[in-house]
Amino acid sequence: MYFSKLFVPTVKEDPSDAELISHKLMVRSGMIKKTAAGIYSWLPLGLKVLKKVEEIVRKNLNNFDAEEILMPMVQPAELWKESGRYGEYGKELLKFDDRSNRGFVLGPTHEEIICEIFRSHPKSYKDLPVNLYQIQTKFRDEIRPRFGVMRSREFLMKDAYSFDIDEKGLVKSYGKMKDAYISIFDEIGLDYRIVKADSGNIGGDISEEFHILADSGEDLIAVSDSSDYAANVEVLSYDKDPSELEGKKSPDGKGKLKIKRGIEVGHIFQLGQKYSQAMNVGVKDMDGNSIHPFMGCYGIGVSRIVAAAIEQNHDDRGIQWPDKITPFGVNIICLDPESDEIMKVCSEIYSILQKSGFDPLLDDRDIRAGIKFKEHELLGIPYSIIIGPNNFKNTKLEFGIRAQNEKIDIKLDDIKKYLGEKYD
RNA sequence: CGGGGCAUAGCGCAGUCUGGUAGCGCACCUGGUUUGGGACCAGGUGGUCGCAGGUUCAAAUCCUGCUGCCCCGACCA
Repeated sequence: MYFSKLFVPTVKEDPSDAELISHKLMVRSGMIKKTAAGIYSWLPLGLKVLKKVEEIVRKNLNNFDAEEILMPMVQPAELWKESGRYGEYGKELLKFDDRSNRGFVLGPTHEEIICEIFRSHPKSYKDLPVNLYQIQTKFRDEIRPRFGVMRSREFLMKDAYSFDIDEKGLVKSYGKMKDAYISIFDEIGLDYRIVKADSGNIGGDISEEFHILADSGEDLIAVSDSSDYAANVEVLSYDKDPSELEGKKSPDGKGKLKIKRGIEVGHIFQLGQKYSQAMNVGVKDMDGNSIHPFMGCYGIGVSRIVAAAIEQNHDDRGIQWPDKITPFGVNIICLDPESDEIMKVCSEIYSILQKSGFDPLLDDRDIRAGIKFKEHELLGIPYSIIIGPNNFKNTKLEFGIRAQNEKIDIKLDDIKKYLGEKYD
C-alpha cells in the first residue's frame, strides 16, 4: 500500500479522554475512533491488525478440528428465559423489543443459541465430539467501560463450544482447545501465562485463563518463580490481601509465588451439563438412552488482544508491533518522492517485497522527512527501509529496526535476504 | 448505582470567579523561503461556547433542569 492513498488520521497530542498507553497510541496512530462510551469504530490500520489476529485465531482453531459458524447477535429473550439467565445475567445484558413487542437481547455470549442449534438436529454419540466456533461482535453493557478497546461494551470475540458424550470426552476436547490456544498465543508472539481461574458467572467446574502480562493489567495473578504454575489471585486469596501471597510457597510445591499483572485475553471452561440440561439438549448414548452432552466453552478477546499487544510492546515514541500482527511488514520511507529515479528504486523494492509476501508500505507522501520518521515510529511498523538522496548516491540504503530504534546501512541487494531472515 | 471532574473550531486548551460583540497552539487552505527527525514568514478558512429554560439592557460567564464524556469505587467472558 502507498501511504498517500491510506486513511490514517494520526494525531500529535494525546486524546484527553484516554488513560492507558495503548488507548492513547491507538487513537494517535489513527487505528480507532470512539463512537460512544465503550463503542469504537476501527479505521483501516486498526482493522488490519484486528484481521491479522483474527486470522491467526481462525487458522489454529481449524487446525485443531473446530468448525467455524456465525450466530446471530440479536437473540430471542425466550431462549434466555429458558436457560434461566434472562434474570440472572444482570444489567450487562442489553434487552429490547422489536416492532411487535417480542423481547430480544444483544448477545453477550452464545450458549443459549448454540444449544438451540444443536438440539434441533438429533445426534448420537457417533457424531460427537463437535466443536463449533465463531468470531463475532459481542455486546455487554458494562457498568463502566474504560481503557479504549481494552474494556469496551462492543468488542470482537471468538467463542467456541464443544459437545461430548461424557466427562472423559469433555476433558479431551478441553485439552485440545487448550493446545489450540497455546499455539495461537505462541504465534501472536506475546508474553503470556495460563492461570487457574474462577469460573465466574458462566458456571461450570474447571476453567483456566490466558493472560498477557502487562503492568497495566486489571487482574492480579500469582506465578511461581520456578515452575509454570500460575493462578488468578481471586482463586487463591479469598478475602486476604493479595500482597500476602508474595513470597509464599507455590501450591504446586515448586518455588515461591510472585504477583504479576495480567490482561485476560482468553478463558476456557469445562461447563459440564449445566446448559445442555437447562436447554434440554439430548444425545443418544450407546444404549439408546438420551443424555445431556458435556459442554465446554472457550473465549478469546480478539479486539482486546490488539490493545494488550500495545501495552506489552511500546516505547515513548509509539507502538512496536510483533511481526505477526503488524499492520505492515516493512515501511519503505522515500525521502524524495519528487525525484523520479529515487521513486523508481522505491517502487521496485516495493514490488519485490510485495511479491515475497512482506506486506510493504511505501511512504510516498510529499512531506518533510521528520514527519515520516515520527509517524513511522508512532505506527510501530517493525522494519523500515529508508531511501533518500544521501544514501541513494552510494547505492546504499538504511535498514531500521523499530524495536531497537537502530538503523544500519545495507546494500540494496541484501534487503530481501535480511528481511527473509527476520521473518523466518 | 455512589463519589469526583469535564463539555468553548477537526484535536489540545485559555476565557467563567468579577456578565459587555469569542481567543491561543496544532491541524487545514494561499503565497514565499526551506527540505535526513513533527520547519519558518505572511495571509486565510472554520464556533447557534453540549441541549433546554430562566435572570438581565446584555449570558461562554449567573440560576434551574437535562444529556454526553472521563476518573475512583462496587461489578465484570
